[in-house]
Amino acid sequence: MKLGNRIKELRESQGLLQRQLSAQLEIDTPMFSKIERGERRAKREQVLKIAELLKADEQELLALWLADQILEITTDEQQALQALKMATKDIKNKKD
Amino acid sequence: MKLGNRIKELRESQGLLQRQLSAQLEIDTPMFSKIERGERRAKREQVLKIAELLKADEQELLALWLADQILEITTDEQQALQALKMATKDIKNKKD
DNA sequence: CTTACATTGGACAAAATTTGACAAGTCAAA
DNA sequence: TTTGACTTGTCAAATTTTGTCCAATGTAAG
Repeated sequence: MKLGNRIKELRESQGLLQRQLSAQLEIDTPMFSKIERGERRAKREQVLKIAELLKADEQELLALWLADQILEITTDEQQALQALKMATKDIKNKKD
Repeated sequence: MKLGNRIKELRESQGLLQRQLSAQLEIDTPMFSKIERGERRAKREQVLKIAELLKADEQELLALWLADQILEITTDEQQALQALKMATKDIKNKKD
């Protein structure tokens, strides 16, 4: 998962342990491990906290988090691309 | 909502009542009304059934359904566009 | 080896969200 | 003013998600 990978990257580059971050997030280490590997999805609130703890760009992490969610709900490739195209257009037009 | 609007359009063009479709879907009319207005989200299974009942293109409805979901999880415009771009790229590359 | 600690896996419970039913409401046509 | 289509709000059931716990695995040092 995109977000998990990025978190791990940031965490390791700063020599931090899962234990340390999970404590700050008030979840246990297995849970954090799962988030990092994309087995579980972080809550938005947790993404913000993680960005803070890792001194990372909040916007970047949130975007990765969203991308993961989008990829989660899509199964069929063509269909997904069509949906993404529509969604993109809609967001740009800011109207339904 | 994109899917709801399309459903309503198709339903009305065929002179069908919510009552008739909801019966086939085994939900009550209020529920169907909510789906049509986007107040509630249809299940994938229901989308397929609706496509069948309305003789509509299954792929089209599923794509609209996905687009709605994507729009649901996005709040910030810029962030969303970035996420959509990443997701699109990923799907095209078929890899994480 | 064996100890110590970081990480992962799996089963289960708690919490949160979603789905639906029901009762009551609006609205329009007859 | 009754009837039928649709909508609104509230509540409970069902499903999903989030988290904990315990056990397993991995890894590096002594």
